[in-house]
Amino acid sequence: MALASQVTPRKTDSTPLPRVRLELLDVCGRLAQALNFPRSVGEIYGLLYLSPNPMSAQEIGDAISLSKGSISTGTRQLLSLGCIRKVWLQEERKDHFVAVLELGDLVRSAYGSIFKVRADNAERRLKEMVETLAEEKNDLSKEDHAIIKDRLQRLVKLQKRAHQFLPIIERLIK
Amino acid sequence: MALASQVTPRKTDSTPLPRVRLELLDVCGRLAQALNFPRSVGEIYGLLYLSPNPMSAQEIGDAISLSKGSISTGTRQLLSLGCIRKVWLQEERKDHFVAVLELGDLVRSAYGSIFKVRADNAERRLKEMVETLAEEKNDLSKEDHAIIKDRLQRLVKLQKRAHQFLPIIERLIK
DNA sequence: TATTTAGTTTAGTACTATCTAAACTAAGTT
DNA sequence: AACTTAGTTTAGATAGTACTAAACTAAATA
Repeated sequence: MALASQVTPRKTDSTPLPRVRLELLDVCGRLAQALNFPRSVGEIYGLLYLSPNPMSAQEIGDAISLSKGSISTGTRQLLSLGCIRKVWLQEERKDHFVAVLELGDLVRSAYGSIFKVRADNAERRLKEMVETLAEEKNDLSKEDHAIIKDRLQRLVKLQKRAHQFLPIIERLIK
Repeated sequence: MALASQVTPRKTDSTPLPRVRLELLDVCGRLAQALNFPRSVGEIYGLLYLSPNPMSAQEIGDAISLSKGSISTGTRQLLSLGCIRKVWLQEERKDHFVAVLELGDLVRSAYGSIFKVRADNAERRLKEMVETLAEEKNDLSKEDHAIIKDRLQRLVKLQKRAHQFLPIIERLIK
């Protein structure tokens, strides 16, 4: 074992977290749940976001009592989402993690990769339905056909409306 | 049993659903899941949305093979959300349901009751964190305090930014 | 080369959510 | 009053998710 690590006795940092950090951790945990992510993933991010120093998996586990395995998968998810980064510390073997602070960027990319995809998908499926209805015209009574057509038309209108938002939203978040 | 119901032999309507309807049903099911509702709730709505006639629980169950119980709870949820309405048909004992077609209204009320509440909540919690940090100032090293303060400040900025959206969004969806 | 350490993957557990079936309630019919 | 029917509520089955512990892989140190 290197002497240095004894001289600067590696902060195991068993000092409990300050309350501010616990609060953010909690908020992020809840947010994650609302977005259908594991709560623990949000907690890791919240922990890192207010951490003055990069944290190792070990330290994360100590702070929010999570198993090695969960931290491994949780950090992987956050990395792939671009929410955290790995940093290599001088003379350290362990990976260390820091939060990406530019949340605006994250929101932007989330918009592009999630929201927009959803919107496009919905549009495509609605188009398909209109086509399907046309194909099935003969199988339906005239009245039923008219009713269904009318209701699909309502959806198309709604869709168009929503579509007008997109550029506005895009401009707002840029 | 009333003669009338034999003369107009109550369409048990075991005719399978047209494909358009199956497609919408599927889309709504997925949408529901994305919004953290049971898939079946979305399906019921999707079924009713393209139904030419009000449907009884029985008919709903036949169409998407769901138990009485699930239909009972599912319709209750949809009613409380304002997504469907009950209609009483002439000389019928059973409840019948129709979809509320004005989805715009639904979006609007969802905005008010969910989105806005969330935003307000987030704002409150962030304020609390800022206060907590102030209280804990002495427990933290000068550097750590500065770092945390800075990062909370970033969140406050982001929040302010988001806050500017609200009135714009409100205007858009009205 | 043997040992320690960091991190990943897997197997299994615990918990939660949604569904069904059946018991129950209430109201209308005979 | 007894029976049927519609709908609600409950108890239990099932499936999916998120976690832990432990087996495993790979790399650094002795």
